[in-house]
Amino acid sequence: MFRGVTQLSLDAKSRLAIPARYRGELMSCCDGRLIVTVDPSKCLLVYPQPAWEPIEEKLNSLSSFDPLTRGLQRLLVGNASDVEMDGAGRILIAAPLRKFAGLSKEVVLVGQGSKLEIWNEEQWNLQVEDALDIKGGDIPPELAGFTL
Amino acid sequence: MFRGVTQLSLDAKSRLAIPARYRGELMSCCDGRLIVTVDPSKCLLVYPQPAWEPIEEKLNSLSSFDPLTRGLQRLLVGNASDVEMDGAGRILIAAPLRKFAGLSKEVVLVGQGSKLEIWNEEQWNLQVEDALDIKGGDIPPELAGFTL
DNA sequence: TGAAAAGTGGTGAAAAGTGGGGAAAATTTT
DNA sequence: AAAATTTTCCCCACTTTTCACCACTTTTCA
Repeated sequence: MFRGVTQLSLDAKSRLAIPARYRGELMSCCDGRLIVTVDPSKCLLVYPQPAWEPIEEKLNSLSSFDPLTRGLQRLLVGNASDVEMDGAGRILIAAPLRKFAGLSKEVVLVGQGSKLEIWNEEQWNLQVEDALDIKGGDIPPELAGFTL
Repeated sequence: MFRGVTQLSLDAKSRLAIPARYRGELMSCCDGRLIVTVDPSKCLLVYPQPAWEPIEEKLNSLSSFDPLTRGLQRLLVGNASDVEMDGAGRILIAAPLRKFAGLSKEVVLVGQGSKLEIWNEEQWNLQVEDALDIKGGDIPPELAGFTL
């Protein structure tokens, strides 16, 4: 399970060094083969390949006639890119993905359980601020009895 | 169960010495492995690892499409950091967490049952004042029949 | 008052981050 | 079609940071 934020930088060749604490798990679960795709929140998602497959299958099994669903299929499957870690534990971020998430040099890598997220630094800070802004009336039912 | 307020200080390397009275329990329940994450109230939460796991699982099982839920997942899981007590019973507070909670040298550690909270000293004092400021109309139904 | 435990700070080795160079492949031009 | 130029990608080496361990000071309790 991946957790925690890491501040890192894309180098001149658009390579991203995966933090060392994740490498062992990524090598053992899928030999360093990852899928990078986009998220509607304008960040990138990084899945170990085995974790991605069922998601893609699920997406493809949904109705092609609902516009929202169709949009999601195009967004997620359409932008998915296969990458592999190099000897130094880095992955290459393709230009279209970099552009989509507005990534410049400084980026933030966020562990989210079975996947990782890559954020433009300012976007991530905004995201955190928004999450802190919880108003009483907005709490969804599934969170009602939730205790930290 | 953790109780009580302790005033302590982060050293130059951002290490926090866990009070000796908690160490025994922390070593026996999880061999000193803890999870530190953020709380929406701008303090940090410290869980023994076994106590954290079900919370993370619950969070990850919720819908990825509700924005508030997604924000909480990102906030809590995204900021969670695995730490281990060193030989002297200290844990390292990662820079992003320190920044989030506005921790400088002097901090307050608060026992809260199964978890601990780490506060910036002034924030904690404000929190205490706020808690004293109870107005009759604000009492939620679940507290209605509550007796100290 | 002494001994033991807790608090505090420092140091060095190992690992992680970062950048560059060179070979192979692909593409384009003559 | 061949050759040359460009681009991609793999590997190596250097620099920086991290963290585990050690030592000293202070406090507490018998």
